[in-house]
Amino acid sequence: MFRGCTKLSVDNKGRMAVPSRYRDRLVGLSDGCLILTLNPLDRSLWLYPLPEWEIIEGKLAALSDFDKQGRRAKQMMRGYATDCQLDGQGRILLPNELREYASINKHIMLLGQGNKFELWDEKTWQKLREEWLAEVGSESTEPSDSLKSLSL
Amino acid sequence: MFRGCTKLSVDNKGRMAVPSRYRDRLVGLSDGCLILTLNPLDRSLWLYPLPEWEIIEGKLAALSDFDKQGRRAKQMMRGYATDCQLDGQGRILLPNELREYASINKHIMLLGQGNKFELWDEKTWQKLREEWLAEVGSESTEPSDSLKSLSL
DNA sequence: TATTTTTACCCACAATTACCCACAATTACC
DNA sequence: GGTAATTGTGGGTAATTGTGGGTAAAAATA
Repeated sequence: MFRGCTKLSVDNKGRMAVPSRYRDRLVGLSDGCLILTLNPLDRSLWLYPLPEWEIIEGKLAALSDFDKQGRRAKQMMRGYATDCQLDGQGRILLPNELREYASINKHIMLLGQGNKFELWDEKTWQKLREEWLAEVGSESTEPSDSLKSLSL
Repeated sequence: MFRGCTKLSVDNKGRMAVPSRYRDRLVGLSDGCLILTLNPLDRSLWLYPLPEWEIIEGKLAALSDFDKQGRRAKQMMRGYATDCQLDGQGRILLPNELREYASINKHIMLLGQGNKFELWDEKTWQKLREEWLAEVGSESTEPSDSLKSLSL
């Protein structure tokens, strides 16, 4: 399971270094072969090791084409899924299309999210974080049911 | 179960010594592997022994991605969860990101909190404590229902 | 096929991190 | 209360890691 956050930068060739603490695991899992696609729920990107992506692909294939939301999710996630290979320095090349979607230009926040990583434009992420913290802190906002019963 | 509070300092490399009375237990539990993450409810940090964190991770994984609050909680807590390894002197390195979140610079208050520790900037903690004491002391503030029935 | 653009591989630098040793303050023990 | 062990703090050094860029191969375009 992946966790932890790292500030990273994208060089002017569009490459991003994968933090070294994850590299061995990624090479072990799939010889450094990764799948990058868009996150349909937020303006960010998802980065899967190949075997994990194949599980997701299976789930997507099972969605009915007659459910509009399912069809769209399928189209987006599969459509934008790009193969990325770790290079000799442990970097991957981020395709233009995807960088634009997440408005990533130079500074990235990479978040471990269980079976995958989430890639955010740093500014966008900071803003999101502050918004969320304000919301959690305010007494006026009711936590959702699933959160109410959560003990950490 | 962890309890008790300790004043500690962070050196200029960002390291914090874990009090020696906890070390044996932490090494026994998880070979000194700890997870540090943000406390989304206060501006402080949580430090879990790995096995305890894995329980939390399970609870988080169960939250739906389609509930926005659940998704955010997941992103924040997992995203900021950082692996920390006790070094030869029994210290851990506190990542910049997290120190900033809790506005920790030099003096820390470490509180045992059952399954985890809570790390506060000392000044912030002092202030909070005084505020809370004042609030509880004042007759005007109603205790919440769960507190009303509490005998200590 | 020729030209331009994109991608992969290599090397180099600077910043960060891990490991080691040392000191001073605190605590435990006799 | 004095002495010895433990513990928290500081810092030097070497290795690792993230970043940048030059150059050659590959792909795309004309």
